[in-house]
Amino acid sequence: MPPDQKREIRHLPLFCDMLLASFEALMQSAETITCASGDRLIEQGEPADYLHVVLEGAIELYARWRDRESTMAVVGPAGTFILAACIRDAPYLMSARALGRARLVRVPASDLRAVFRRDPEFAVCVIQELAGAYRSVVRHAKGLKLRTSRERIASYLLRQSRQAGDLDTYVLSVEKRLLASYLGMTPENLSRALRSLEDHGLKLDGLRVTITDRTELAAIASPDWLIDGPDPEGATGGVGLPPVASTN
Amino acid sequence: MPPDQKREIRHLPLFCDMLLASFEALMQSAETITCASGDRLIEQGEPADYLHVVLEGAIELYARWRDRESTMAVVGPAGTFILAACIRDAPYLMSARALGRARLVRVPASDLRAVFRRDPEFAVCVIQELAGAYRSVVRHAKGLKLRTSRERIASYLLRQSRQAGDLDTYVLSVEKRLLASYLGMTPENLSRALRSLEDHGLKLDGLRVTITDRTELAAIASPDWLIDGPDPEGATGGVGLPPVASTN
DNA sequence: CGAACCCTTGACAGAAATCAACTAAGGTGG
DNA sequence: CCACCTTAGTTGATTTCTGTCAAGGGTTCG
Repeated sequence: MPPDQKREIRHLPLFCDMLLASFEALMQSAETITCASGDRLIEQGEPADYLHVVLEGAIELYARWRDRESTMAVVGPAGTFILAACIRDAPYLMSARALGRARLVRVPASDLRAVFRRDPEFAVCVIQELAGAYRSVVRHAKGLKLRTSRERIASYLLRQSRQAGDLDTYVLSVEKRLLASYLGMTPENLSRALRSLEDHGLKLDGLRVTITDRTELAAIASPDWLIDGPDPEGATGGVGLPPVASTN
Repeated sequence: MPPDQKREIRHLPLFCDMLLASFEALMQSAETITCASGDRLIEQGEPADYLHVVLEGAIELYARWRDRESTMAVVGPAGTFILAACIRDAPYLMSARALGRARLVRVPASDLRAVFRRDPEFAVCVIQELAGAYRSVVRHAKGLKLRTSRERIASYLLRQSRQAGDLDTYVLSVEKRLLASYLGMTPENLSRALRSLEDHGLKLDGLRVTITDRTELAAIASPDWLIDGPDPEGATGGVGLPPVASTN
């Protein structure tokens, strides 16, 4: 692996505190891969062979059952996925596919397990990462169980606005089809729900979102620290990727 | 703390591998508490002061938003809760209350954080616990997003049957009201859904469940390893407590 | 240029929440 | 021991919400 790439990985939160020797050991067997849009990286049910770390691009984590599919999260740069499966040496609970061109590192699960047993600093980083991921999913589950779909969308839009730096106008970072799946509804339903919000402080033009009345939207969404998150605690979080500010 | 109680705790999966010195340090400031049915132990939004470990009884973890409430999990003996919040030093995402008489240990979060930094064996146990808890919530979320409420109940009933040792007849370990909330529906809806399953391999008498046609029920539920779990990976799991076999 | 694919809209069917009433069981206090 | 109260559970009627099916417009990509 080229040294500049190693340096890039070394700076990620998961790897920056560990001993240099441990890091080198991990990188020994790690490999960088690039993939095109739609490429499947892992499939649910497979044994956990590799920990994946995203360097560039976005990866969708989704689950399937019978003939239904649902996206569980989108992981962006510096994010990791299926850490838990690797640690437990258990089958993946989710599948993963690239949403566009992406670049990532794969670290063999067995090495991972060996290293965090020997390097306490790394163990602490793993703990932090897992704790963050856990809280992310709990938040997601809370949103699903406590809010209606309209409330979920409204919250999502406000959350994205905040992540964009409290801008009133920004561009969604994912297609609506995926957003619908993430929020637990059909695309048709999302479409209608968005439309219904246009009388309540929202304006839409394709993927460009404009919040015209924050108060009214917030009245519907009731943004909540304990669901929407203060800030993404784990990089393996919601349908993230800081949204793009609208240049128009 | 009495020595026999310490021994009991020492045998729990989270604490059994750590150094004796670390264990003693933790127990130094730990306290055992007992509580009665309905007692609130923690409230969502509060700062994470203590890690809780259940010794006896059952604790309900639930979330609130606006005026709605939903059960997220039930933790039984040997289970822990809000580990992640303690580690992140972040506010609790869920509240907890006792479902009956319960006995548990509280370990100050600051001690916890200090100890797993010094004791690698303990760190590994924490990692295992967190990874299991993460996978539990992911399973829960998958069930919510991919299955209809009828399918969720059917799966739940089969799951409980398996946990009871593949018995055809057993008794639900929680009241239906709570079960409904856990499965993401109203009590009325649960009642109706259960009734509708009585034509499809199920017989009910109060809390006593009898599976009369496993095949037919399974056709509805499509039990799935990746949702229903091979076995409870973390004690902090679904609405657990191995169900009681029906003695009648 | 055509073939996918995303998004939207409408009409409909199905699922679930809500409102209300009623039963049954358990606990309390007289 | 019984009357009373509370609460879980059920059932019915109704409304609201959501998924499904189908069609059409727009865009991208080969």
